Amino acid sequence: MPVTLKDIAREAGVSIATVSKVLRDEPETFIGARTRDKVVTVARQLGYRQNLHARTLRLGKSELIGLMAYDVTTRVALLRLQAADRAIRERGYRTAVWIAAARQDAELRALEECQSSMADGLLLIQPSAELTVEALKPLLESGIPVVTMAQVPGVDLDCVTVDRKVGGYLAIDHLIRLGHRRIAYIHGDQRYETDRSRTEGYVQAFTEHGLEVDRTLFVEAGAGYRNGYRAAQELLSRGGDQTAVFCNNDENAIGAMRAFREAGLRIPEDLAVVGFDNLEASEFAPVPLTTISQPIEEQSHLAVERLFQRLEPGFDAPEPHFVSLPPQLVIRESCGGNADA
Amino acid sequence: MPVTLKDIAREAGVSIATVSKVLRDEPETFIGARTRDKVVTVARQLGYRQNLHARTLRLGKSELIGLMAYDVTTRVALLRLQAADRAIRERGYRTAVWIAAARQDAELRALEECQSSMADGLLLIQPSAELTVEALKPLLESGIPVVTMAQVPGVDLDCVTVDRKVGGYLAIDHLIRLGHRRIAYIHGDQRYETDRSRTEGYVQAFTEHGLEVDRTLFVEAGAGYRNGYRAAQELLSRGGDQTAVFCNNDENAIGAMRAFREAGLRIPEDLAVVGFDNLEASEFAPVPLTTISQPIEEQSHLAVERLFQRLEPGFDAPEPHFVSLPPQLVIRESCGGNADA
DNA sequence: CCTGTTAGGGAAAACGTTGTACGTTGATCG
DNA sequence: CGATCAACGTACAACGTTTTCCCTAACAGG
Repeated sequence: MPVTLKDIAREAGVSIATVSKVLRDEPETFIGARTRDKVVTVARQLGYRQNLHARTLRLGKSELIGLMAYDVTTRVALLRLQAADRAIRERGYRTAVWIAAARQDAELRALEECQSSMADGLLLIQPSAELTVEALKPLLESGIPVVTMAQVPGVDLDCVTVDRKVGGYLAIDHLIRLGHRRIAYIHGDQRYETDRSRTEGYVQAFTEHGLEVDRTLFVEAGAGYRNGYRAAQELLSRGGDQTAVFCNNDENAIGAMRAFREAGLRIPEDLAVVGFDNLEASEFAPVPLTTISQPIEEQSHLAVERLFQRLEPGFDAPEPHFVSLPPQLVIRESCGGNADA
Repeated sequence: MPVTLKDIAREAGVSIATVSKVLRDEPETFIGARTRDKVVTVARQLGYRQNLHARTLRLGKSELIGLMAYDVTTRVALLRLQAADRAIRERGYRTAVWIAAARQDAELRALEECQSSMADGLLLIQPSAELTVEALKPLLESGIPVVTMAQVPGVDLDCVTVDRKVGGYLAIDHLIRLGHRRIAYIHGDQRYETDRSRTEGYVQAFTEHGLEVDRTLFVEAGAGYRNGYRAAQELLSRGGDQTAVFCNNDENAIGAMRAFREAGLRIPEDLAVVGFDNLEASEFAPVPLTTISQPIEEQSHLAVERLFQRLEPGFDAPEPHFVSLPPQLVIRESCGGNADA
């Protein structure tokens, strides 16, 4: 049903080879202006569209980059995905997006599909905790370049990430300087390096200030507003004496804010709150949120850049490289006055 | 480099055809248990992955559904995308996602790629205003089924949408019953049917109540919090006497809230606010937002279902069908007491 | 007139699958 | 003992490209 080179060739009275050459305008090949025109017009007339499968099969490369994210309802994951997608398309490649959250085994399936579709490279936007060495092994052995935006335990990949430890440190240091000593912490799934790092930053800040960490002020929360809300409720029910809360991300923080305010606490007077990510939403939170800003665009760009370096024919760097970008503290109103004031 | 049927055949000492048959376990074919085992083990050993391009080329169908959205930073678009992706994968098909926002001409490119990659169907999650008849023509002529989740002007497609007119009506009717007469309106780009419908609902409610619409209370805003904020500022600077605002979506509403509160207005005492979409964020807004809830899951499911009906070999329904799902009013706190109280 | 060159174009072989149309065996049966 | 028939495999032709290698004019130089 679809129009092929053969159809054009027949209609234009030339060979398939000629059509192919014209349509790709193959360099160093001489095709008469008359035939060239003829072919082009016929192709347009018939509504020809190149068949990518045939092309890929013949060429042995797809000019396709796989993009995988575990949960795109997490806003930062989506923003990274979008930035990466754009950067890749700007380089003339296409993208294949896998949203793993769709099903449990979706991530493994995605890896298989990645190979099956002959993707030239893979960008792990946000690997899940289930993504292990064994799962990645076949892919890596097949020699396709993989760059990740969050470390995968036990696998030594090219990695362009954000230094969440610094992020956690900045947040807690800010709170301590403001005089807080009892700082609750709504943290994420500690199986993830990205979540553990924040915790490390928390601890480091306390240690540096000669303070002791009290883990009874720690609560775990899943993604999203509601989970932050629940975690805050849990914190309240424990009756802890926290004067501040550091949240794993802005959505958690905004959710938590509601719980605290429902309990009659004023922010920042009775309780200081710090988020993480600097989403647009954080600026429009009930109380504008002091938070940690991640360089999402830069991270995505660097990751894509690295991937394309690996794609370069001559490129040969056996040892994966590791980049960790620094986040920044963004001060708004949820912690009260400026620390240095 | 990748492992092919040929490699397995050589290693297992059988023909390519046999390998293919075993691996697909082709029905009505007798292959000895011994050879079968041999083939399977060798395939596993070598880490064979089916080449989808070769398969698609041979079969003439890709078992791939295209998913296109103009701007996935709009949360509802993302949620639809995700729901559709899941539904499609549950049916054993794969998806190809195009995030058009990446570039200006991205949507047209996506349509071309859709044909080039032999997608068996296309789901327009959120077509942009630039998507015209001419752009869609080649695709439609090629005979691939297209289902849209928002009407495309001038094109008669299968469409599963949400009745935003009813949504707008519900919102405004609610406000009028609460006694509001001067209702400002932060609306979206009226080139879109989805945005115009809300306006129609607004007008209908006013008309039914025998009231007159004052369009000086209308302001346009783009997507996101910040644009809502700006629109509200504009409204304030006009010095209008509105006692309520209906917003095109929840993000706009939350952004607007901030502007109003900064201006010293209390919500809902001085100003009632209604949003649209019922995002998780709306529940955690500075003042929990009264809003219109869209049946996103249901819509996505129905759209996918329709698409697969079209894919059915025997199916023949020349006239596209049109489904419009009703949204619902969700009452929270941003408008004060219950209307019927 | 012969030779060499060059522009213009074509034939055909891959790429990795799938499916049809054929072989080959043995064993069974009339 | 020849025919029949499962049971088990194989050969080969597609699918739509790209690309290498070749052919044919035409024409210039000698």
